[in-house]
Amino acid sequence: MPELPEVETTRRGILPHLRGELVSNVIVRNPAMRWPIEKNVNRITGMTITGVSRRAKYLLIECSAGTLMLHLGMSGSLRVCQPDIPLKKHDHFIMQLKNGTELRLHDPRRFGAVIWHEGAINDHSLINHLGPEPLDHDFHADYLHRSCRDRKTSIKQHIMNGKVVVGVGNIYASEALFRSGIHPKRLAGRISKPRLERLVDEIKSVLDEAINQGGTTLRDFLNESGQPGYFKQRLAVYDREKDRCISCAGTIRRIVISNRSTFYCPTCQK
DNA sequence: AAAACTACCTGAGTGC
DNA sequence: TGCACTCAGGTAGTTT
Repeated sequence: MPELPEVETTRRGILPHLRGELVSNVIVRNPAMRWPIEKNVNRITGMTITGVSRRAKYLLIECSAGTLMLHLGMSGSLRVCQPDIPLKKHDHFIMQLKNGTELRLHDPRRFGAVIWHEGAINDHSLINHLGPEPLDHDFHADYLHRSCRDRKTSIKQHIMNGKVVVGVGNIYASEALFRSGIHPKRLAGRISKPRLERLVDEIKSVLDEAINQGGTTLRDFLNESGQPGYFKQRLAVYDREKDRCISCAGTIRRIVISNRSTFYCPTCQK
């Protein structure tokens, strides 16, 4: 479900509820996530949360002696609420705070993850191979151009590859390519530098705008208060097969690239 | 090394 | 109503 804007929206939403609070208990209702939730997540009990950060699509709940890493997978969402709100079927993990509120991880498909890590986060094997953050200064045209060199994969797969750049998922890959006028199947190694420059700019701006709109709710993404995001109204191509292109009034097409739906305008994107 | 493919899981929607 | 089938926002791990 969530790409970078949805994870960042969640981070900003939960941060004021968690920062400075003491963890009184954790409850694992169903440990069968992408990897089994280990018993060591209990170590956060009694600790004070110092911050909530994000690396790629991982949310990092930071304490002085370790970090609780959360991933929302395809269908995960977090909710901060009072304990008397009825639990949902797929509320698999709960972190209770001494102030009486609790954080609930809801994830029907269970592709998400809950991991306790002590030590530097960049040492973790799920983090240490990742490319730059798309909104950071080290993701720039020179870098993307170099990374594309001699690559025989499609540009869409390339920008969705976390070793190249993190956080660009299936929605925003299609959107950024539309904004850049680049056909999603074009080989990464066969795109001129000026066009990649444009692509870098459009990746940054589409993610930035989506964050400002609270993310995209297609089916079930909700923020920490249970509210949807509003970027869906601004999607130019994603999930708009057979609709009119907002730029040329042609017809949006759906194709499949490595088993993922891909939307583009055949007139505007070459 | 890079590219292609598999696997994990539930639920909503469609067509018969 | 029920069954069979497709599709969905991710990504580690395996195979080619």
